[in-house]
Amino acid sequence: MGTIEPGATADVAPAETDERTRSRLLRAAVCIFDRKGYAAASVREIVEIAGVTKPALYYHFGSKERLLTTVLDEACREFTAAMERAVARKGTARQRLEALCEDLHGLFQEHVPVVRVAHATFFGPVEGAPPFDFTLFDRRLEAAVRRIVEEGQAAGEIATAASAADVSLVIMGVIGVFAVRQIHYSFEPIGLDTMRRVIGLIFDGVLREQGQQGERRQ
Amino acid sequence: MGTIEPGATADVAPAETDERTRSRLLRAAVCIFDRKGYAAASVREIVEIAGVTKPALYYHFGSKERLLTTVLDEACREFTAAMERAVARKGTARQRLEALCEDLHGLFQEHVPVVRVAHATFFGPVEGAPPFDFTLFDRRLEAAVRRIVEEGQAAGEIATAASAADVSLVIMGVIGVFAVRQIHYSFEPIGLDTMRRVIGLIFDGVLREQGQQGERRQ
DNA sequence: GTCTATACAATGATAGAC
DNA sequence: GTCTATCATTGTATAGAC
Repeated sequence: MGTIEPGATADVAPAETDERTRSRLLRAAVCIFDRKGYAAASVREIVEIAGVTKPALYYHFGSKERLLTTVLDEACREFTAAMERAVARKGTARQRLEALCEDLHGLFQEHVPVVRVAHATFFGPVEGAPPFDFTLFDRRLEAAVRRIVEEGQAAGEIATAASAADVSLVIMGVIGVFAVRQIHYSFEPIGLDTMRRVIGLIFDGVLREQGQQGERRQ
Repeated sequence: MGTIEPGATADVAPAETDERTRSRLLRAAVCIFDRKGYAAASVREIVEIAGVTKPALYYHFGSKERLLTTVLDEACREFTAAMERAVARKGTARQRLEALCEDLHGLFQEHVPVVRVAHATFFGPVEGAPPFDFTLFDRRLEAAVRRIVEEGQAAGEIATAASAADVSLVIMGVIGVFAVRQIHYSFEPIGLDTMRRVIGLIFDGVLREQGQQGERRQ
């Protein structure tokens, strides 16, 4: 405003506008990718929703592909962090698994559109969409589950007869079903109480031999 | 060839060519939809792979959308038929569920590209791709599983303490995990032996109270 | 950093001959 | 039923002013 020398304005405005533009673009991208899909989403519509212009998008992300990978990268980062917090918890294996499932449930609930875009990309075509290693997230989740199961076995809470890998597979399946029910339009989401009940169902079959459990017979 | 009257050739060739063209188009469509996705797939490439021309596609299917829905419809029909055969089987609930899972596993194995297209459509965007009721397949599968579970409960093979719906949810989860591992590039498919072991894992927690089972203690 | 204006390829679909 | 030729539209991405 009051600066005399042209070009020397060390204003904070540029950088501030920069971040606003960037985040506006990211939010708009998630919205359009979710509704139209990556391939059918046009940069025209994205910048329109974001309230910016095309060159702004290419300045910040370079391409439509990098716009998607940035969205997925940030989501993956956040989910991984939450997963690590969950696995660091104390308690019985059952309590920890329940907490992990509840955390994921809550996280998905907060970011339904992003999770939908992630699923669409995961199940989408190989060509056309940029490569993104989703198995990273999947492997991390399975590793977290398996670790809790193994520690539960070591603590004598879970039968060692069943391999931790098999148990983890069942848990992963339940998590998957609940996630799908949460994000897909055609289903009404399943409540947390049902989730806990189902986990209990699995556990009753994974517990150590009934005779050793003590509390069991009623 | 030797016909005198022009246009009066009641040859069988046209109809025969018709069906060949149609099925060639369907196979090419699955191939391209699988690799590029519905939105990014171009009718140009599809007809090129099929060895026909664009107007032939529009003559048989009317639009790109109907080409996809036809593919999915036929797949859904075949899968549903196999599901009904599986649920009609005799034996214990465990045997029937194992058989159902094995049948699905085999069916998916035979039609990996179609199953991938189905998943991509299911998890894909609402707009852009033609509407297709996949919950139909999902609901049928869940109904089949639940029915077997309920009959298992009635026969005294499965504990009535757990709701059939909850048990079905766990089975659906396992089926889902195995299906994903089968069709997705990033995973190596899980073998049938593992599948049986995992089902056994679930069952050991769903069986009636151990004391009543007789065979149980070793 | 953000704009206007534009380059240029590829798309789904059709008209009309045969 | 299947073809050749073509249309109008939309796509991503960029050059250059400010």
